[in-house]
Amino acid sequence: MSSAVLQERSRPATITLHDVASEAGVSVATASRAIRGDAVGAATRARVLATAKRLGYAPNRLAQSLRAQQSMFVGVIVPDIGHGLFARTVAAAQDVFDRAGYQVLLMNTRRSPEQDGVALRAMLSTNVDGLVFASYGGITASPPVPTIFFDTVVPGAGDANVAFSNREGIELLVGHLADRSGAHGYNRIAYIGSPLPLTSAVERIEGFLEAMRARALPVRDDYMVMGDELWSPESGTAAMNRLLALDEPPHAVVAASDTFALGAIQAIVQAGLRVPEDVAIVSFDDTYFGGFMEPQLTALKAIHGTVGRTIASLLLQTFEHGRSGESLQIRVPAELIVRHSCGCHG
Amino acid sequence: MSSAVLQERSRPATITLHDVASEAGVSVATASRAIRGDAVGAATRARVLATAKRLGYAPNRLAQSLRAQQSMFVGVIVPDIGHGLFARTVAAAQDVFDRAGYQVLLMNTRRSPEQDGVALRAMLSTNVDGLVFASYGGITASPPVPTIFFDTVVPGAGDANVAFSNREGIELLVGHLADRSGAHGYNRIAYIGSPLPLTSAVERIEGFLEAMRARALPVRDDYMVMGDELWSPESGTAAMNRLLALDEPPHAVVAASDTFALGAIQAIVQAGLRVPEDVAIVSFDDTYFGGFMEPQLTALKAIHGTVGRTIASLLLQTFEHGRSGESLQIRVPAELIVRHSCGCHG
DNA sequence: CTGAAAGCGCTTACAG
DNA sequence: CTGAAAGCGCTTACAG
Repeated sequence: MSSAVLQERSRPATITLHDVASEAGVSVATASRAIRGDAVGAATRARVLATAKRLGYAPNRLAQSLRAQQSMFVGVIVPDIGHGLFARTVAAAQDVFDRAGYQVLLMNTRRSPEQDGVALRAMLSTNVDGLVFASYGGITASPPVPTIFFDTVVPGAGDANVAFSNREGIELLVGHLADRSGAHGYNRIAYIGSPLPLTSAVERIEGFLEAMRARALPVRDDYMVMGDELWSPESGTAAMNRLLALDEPPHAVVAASDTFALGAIQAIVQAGLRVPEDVAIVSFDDTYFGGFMEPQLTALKAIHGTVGRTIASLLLQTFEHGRSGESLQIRVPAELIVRHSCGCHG
Repeated sequence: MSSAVLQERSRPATITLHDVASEAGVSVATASRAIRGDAVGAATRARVLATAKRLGYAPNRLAQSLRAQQSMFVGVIVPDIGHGLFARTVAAAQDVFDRAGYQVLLMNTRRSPEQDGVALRAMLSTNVDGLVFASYGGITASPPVPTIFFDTVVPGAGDANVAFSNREGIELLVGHLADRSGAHGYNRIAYIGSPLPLTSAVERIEGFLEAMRARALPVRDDYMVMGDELWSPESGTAAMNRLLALDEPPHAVVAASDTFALGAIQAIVQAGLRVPEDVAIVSFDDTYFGGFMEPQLTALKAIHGTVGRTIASLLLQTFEHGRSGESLQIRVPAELIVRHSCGCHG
């Protein structure tokens, strides 16, 4: 089988506007107008549309983009699309973009700040109309196209920054654990956090410190332990083990993520202790199986769908109204889901 | 502030090849050759490259695509990018495509067979060079561009079909539970499966039936229960409750997914019974927290990364060698991870 | 080695 | 209402 034959088979001749125009006996200009719904004679329109349908014509979006100087592409850049948090956010955003006629270009930075810039340049080369960007710390300036940053805040940059209410969320968690007016009244509370220099990590640590100080609760250095940069469950286990080895282990732990919580619970169980009887656990992130764990996890409500829809809508709005030159700061409010790992419901 | 000003701000003038050519005092043809590394005088090349760098020139990929009749776009179509299984597969595939210079276009079919066709047409309109496609049942014929189907097999279609070894995987699970030569020797084994008419659901059911028959174990109708089409944990709980309500409840359960397993375990615990002492559970899918559950989950090894890399590599290979006209059938082998939910390690 | 020209597939003023 | 022409930003035969 010759290479030419293979070639032919692999790329069947594509129907172009020129094809339908000549078949319908009109100019390409008229064919274009008929198909796009511009002013054209009723009979002509019908004929063109019928021909287009018969030939199976589909406009070449690349040519349209080049000509219209509007690509209808939107770039999505995330540190790791394999991570549930980003996967669910992107799914929701993709949905909104899809319905608005935008195609989503996806790039993964593999948790590398350097890749932030590489991905950005690639997206600009593809003439994306805008970006939705979860930076991993490699971006400080505003990109030349409309951009909504999320997850990690890039202060003053982009057209909007959308992030969780990290401080408020931690305050809710600490409040539930510590306040006597509430359910529990723990005072030996530890924190398992992430050492990353990103908003989501830093603000949660600060939030914990503030929440403890506001209640005049002691913040012991050895009660502040860190997992690894991947937020891995294994590192959560290690962190909890350090806590359990203390002379005075904590009675309650705030985990900065579901993965840390999972790891911490394992450490407690393996030490022959029980959650929440011996150590209570609450988590910043909830998971789809939070209600299926033993014990069920007390955590903040998962709102990745909301975040995804919000960032997509904000970008579309920017397209519509133009860039204001200012960077909107948006925080998605936190909400506590009380289940059992905190000690509630016995 | 006038709209013209906004316009200007939102779209800074882009540097084109024409700009660098005139700045460097050469024709666009020469500038193009210099930048692409085609034959060009050494001095000229240096000058063009320097100018391009100084001006911050980046080629317009859309124009390149249109001219070269090769888009360097690859389409990824999945039922739900928000689902961990697809998220991790796509992450690995994206990685391979990225390194090969391809941009990934992502579409979600939201678990709708109709959307399979819609997504396919959108991808073709964007002139993707090829596709990696987890159909939801809406595709039966080969698309006109190189395509690797995965997860759900589309018999005879595309250039390759990559799927889990569903039957073999279930055989491993049933074998571990049933064989006396192995650890356990259960004979009252039930199955919680998915009612979907897709490969992953159907083949697992068939595999279970075969594995049971091969051991001359009884397959009772009331031991075959189905969760919902979303593979939700809740439906796993409901299915397990039906099993527990039987006169003779099973001693072991094979769950077709991690989510069903999770739901089933919850049902057992809420009934005041224990896993694995009263009912053993094994799962087809493992999860990232399988080793962090109580009890730890016995399941098949998660190999989404392998699948993702495989499908991406196969597509790149098809690009290189042309389409053969045949559809390669590939099954990714299953491997059992023995933990505690089956009754092992006490 | 280099330039002028054609063309990828469209859209959109500009005429008529 | 319709057509001829220009042009989006490139690449690549075709000449010289």
